[in-house]
Amino acid sequence: MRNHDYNPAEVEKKWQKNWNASNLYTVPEKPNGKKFYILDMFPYPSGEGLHVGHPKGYIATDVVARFKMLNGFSVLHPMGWDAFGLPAENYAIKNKVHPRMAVEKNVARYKQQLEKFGFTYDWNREIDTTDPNYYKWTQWIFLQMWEKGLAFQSNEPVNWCPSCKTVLANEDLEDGKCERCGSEITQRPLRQWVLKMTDYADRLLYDLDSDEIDWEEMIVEQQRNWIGRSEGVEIDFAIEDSDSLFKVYTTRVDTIFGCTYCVIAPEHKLIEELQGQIENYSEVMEYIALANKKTVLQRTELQKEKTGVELKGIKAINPFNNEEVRVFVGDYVLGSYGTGAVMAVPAHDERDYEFAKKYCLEIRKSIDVGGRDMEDGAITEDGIVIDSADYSGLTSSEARKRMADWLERNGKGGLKVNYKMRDWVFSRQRYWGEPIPLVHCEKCGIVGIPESQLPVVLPNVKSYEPTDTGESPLAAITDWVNTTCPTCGGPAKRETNTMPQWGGSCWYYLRYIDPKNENSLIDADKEKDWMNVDLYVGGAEHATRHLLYARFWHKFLFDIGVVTTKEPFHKLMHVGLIMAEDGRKMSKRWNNVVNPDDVISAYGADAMRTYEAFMGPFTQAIAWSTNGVIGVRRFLDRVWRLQYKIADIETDIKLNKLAHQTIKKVSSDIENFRFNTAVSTMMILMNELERQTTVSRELYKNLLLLLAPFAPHITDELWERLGNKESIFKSSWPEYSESIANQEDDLFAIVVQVNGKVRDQLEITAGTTKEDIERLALASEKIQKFISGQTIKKIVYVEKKLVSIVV
RNA sequence: GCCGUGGUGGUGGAAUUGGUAUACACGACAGACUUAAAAUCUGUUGAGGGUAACUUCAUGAGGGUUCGAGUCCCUCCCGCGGCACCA
Repeated sequence: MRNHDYNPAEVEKKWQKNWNASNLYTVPEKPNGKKFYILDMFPYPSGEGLHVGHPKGYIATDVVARFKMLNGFSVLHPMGWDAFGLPAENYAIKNKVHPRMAVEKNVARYKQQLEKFGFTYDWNREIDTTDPNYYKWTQWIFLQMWEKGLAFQSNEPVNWCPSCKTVLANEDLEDGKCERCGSEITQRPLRQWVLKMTDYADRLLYDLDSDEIDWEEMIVEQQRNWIGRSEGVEIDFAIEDSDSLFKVYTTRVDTIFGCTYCVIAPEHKLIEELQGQIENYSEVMEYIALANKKTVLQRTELQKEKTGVELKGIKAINPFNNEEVRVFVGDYVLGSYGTGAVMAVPAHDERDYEFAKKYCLEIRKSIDVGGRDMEDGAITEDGIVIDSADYSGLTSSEARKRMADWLERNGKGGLKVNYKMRDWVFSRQRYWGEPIPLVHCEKCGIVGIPESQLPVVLPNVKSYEPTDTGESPLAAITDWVNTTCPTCGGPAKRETNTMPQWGGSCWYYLRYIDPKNENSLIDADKEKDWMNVDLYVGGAEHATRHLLYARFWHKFLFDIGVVTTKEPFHKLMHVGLIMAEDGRKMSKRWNNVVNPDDVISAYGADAMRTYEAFMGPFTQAIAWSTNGVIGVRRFLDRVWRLQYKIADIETDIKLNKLAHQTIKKVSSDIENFRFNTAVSTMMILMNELERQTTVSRELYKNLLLLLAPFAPHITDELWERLGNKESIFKSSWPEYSESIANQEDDLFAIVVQVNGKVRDQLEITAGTTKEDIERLALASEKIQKFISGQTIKKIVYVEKKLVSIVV
């Protein structure tokens, strides 16, 4: 037992009740004055419940939200649930219940846990992506994309997870494995719905630099890498004795006089086209069959030896020198990037070099980098072009320009931009997702469901089990599948694929602004009032998934006039992970998970909130420390006890100065996400106040206000004990005076250095001249010890800081 | 390999424009209170040397610029994250 009367459980319960009763968090429809939209990445409510790492970001946004409230902003700080997806579905399969049951149970548990923290969420705006009233609009957006030709069907080979039994997007792969279950992914041709995200590649890239975006460099860089823009040229290579040709893509056209062969991907359509001309067709087909059997991992990840088979009887013509070159099929060339074919320049490309060595192909140098030769491998840097007809003697970059010009003038190719990012494979063969709102009509073809008939509600099925057929479990519900065409009224079949996990989260931030609108996705005026999101906080793992997808959808919504901002999220901060006390990730597997419920019942929500703010830089991964929570709890205990020292006295001048400095520092630290130093600054003020026998009411008030965003319950309680009738959050953030914060002290310390080393410290009275200070410094006994008998070369004086003597 | 980011006590971490390195907190040690413990409070705590005044050395390593470098420049080493057979 502690020997004082601070009981967090009691205080926290009381104030949570009070705040709810007084609708403290109810956000006005229209902002009163300045608005601030602050958003957390909404959670997927899993069966595990929260561990102490999850709320770290929510605590940060709550600190900022309360800070902004106190500064007079209308703050929108909502919360909801991203509840479609595999875990709920797998739970349903295992327990033979509807996934809805799992979602409801988990949402209730999450909500109960979150409520203990006293977050400022306006629960009137809660949303759930699996609610038909919500996914109606997810389907609506899909239909708009489909109408604009941005959603299309494809039969190309796609990533297939044999364990989840569904297709995956490139973004869902991790090292060639399923991000969810770790199974190796295979390529399988299947009918799919694909969103043409590549149409937006340039805007997704360039707008990262626009004023609307103020993100951490790390996340911006990840998106740039993922989009992977590259500038090069496409070149037509004609086939000898044939009308066929194939295009190659290269960023190093300056090396083309060193091209000694070409390689095409196993998927390349040329092979079928030239079937009659390829002398070793069966050998080639064998090679392709072998390549197709490889998983994504085997084909891309391993630094394996390069293999290939020559297309015998086929010669390609290099348009620059009309030379015949041999053509190979090799699986080191990717069918899905560029043109699926490359010109090989073994002298200046490492992969081509390796391949040429293996198959004894000619290696011809066409770039000189100053004498160095290719004994150890290819020369891949830029240099001076040699043995390249008229281009010889040019620099690489100049040659690239002129060669591209030549290609364009002669109709043999030209400049071309390529992206690593692919279109988004948007359909899944699973049950628990938004149905794609289309029907296949025998007469009319593919028909969109009219807006008036949305949502297409997910039907109940007997079994949620996925199938191996590439069809979703919905395909088995014939009652549902067989429908009538909205256009002609004739028989039609519903699309049975569902949307991926990431669909609903692409636009949820808009719905919070107008959650109950039945007539449109969002009211235009409200959108203008509240968008865009001023601050967005969540995990860095979403850099190339959710954050990319949401930007893509937002830009589309901008194009069709639903939103007025080009970007959805202005400032973005990523939360650093909280590791377990043993330094590993928190996981059931290691049995090192700390449950926030336990921490809160032992030390209080305020202590936990303040600790997570204090533990270190926000974006950094840091290990949990229960002792750290105890330390912060001691701090709160002392703030509590300080109430008994309050007296109606004049505020001491020195303390007042410290208080103003603290206000200034805490304000700027909150704005800049430096919560750790904000807390330590308050601790310093607290330590100072504790040394006093009495503390002025004004100082205490200010301390409570500064602490309120971090520890809202205890501060509101103490605020009330000061005699205030209204919540501390109805009050306003203390202002600081620059002149008080920077007030000159009567005495200040000056450091005296000799040759850069600190040798003495002088107490100087305000107003002393530079000359006098220098004289005092030289006169000091300690200094004399170091300078006597030596010549003084120079004296540097830094105002109010130091005197540096050079001997 | 390319890109980004970081390296400071026993631990988490502080440090405006280059200006007293190690704030704040944890842990540890000693003391007060207590029958005792917990809680609380007080003091000490970068490392080495010295009874002490004091002094030397320390911000991943090595150089450089400067009166003065955790901070700026060069060359390395290591950790973390992203991309990667992307032509």
